[in-house]
Amino acid sequence: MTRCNLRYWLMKSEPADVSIDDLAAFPNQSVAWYGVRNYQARNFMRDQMKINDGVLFYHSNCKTPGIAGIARVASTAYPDATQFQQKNKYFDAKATQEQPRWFNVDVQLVRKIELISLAELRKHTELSRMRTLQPGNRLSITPVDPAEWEYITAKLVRPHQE
DNA sequence: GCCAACGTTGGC
DNA sequence: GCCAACGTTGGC
Repeated sequence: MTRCNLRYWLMKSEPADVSIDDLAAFPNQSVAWYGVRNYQARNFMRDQMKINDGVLFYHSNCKTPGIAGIARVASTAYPDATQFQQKNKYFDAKATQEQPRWFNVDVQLVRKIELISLAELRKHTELSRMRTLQPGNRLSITPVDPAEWEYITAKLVRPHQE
């Protein structure tokens, strides 16, 4: 059965926090994308993400930022557990079990790739409209056009070499 | 570590 | 509901 309504996303993670290798350490499991505390990014997860949506796993705030792997959405959104944990840095006193404020999906690594650096992405005019490449953009989750996804996966992705 | 850009907060 | 102050993001 073919589903044609899948979407594509770019999701940023600081490798010092959760890196591609952390994700790869759970080859057949999914990891909760907890800790998003931005309403736009939350809404993308809560309202639009579906299982099997494509994900570009992006390393941010590090020496060489860029796309480090391909992943997939592995669950629909559910309340982010960390908002209820008082000692967690993502604790939110205004969130309740009855009215959670923050949601997350689960993400599963599909494959690690040779890093496609931000500098490399900027060289391709086909990608010049990517949301994450726009000046001033800080959103940790952004939609990716199907054409952009196709271009990146067909032309830029290389298998990871050890 | 700097700093520009942006989102959120809270006083009024 | 305005907007200044503040905190965060993230490339460099």
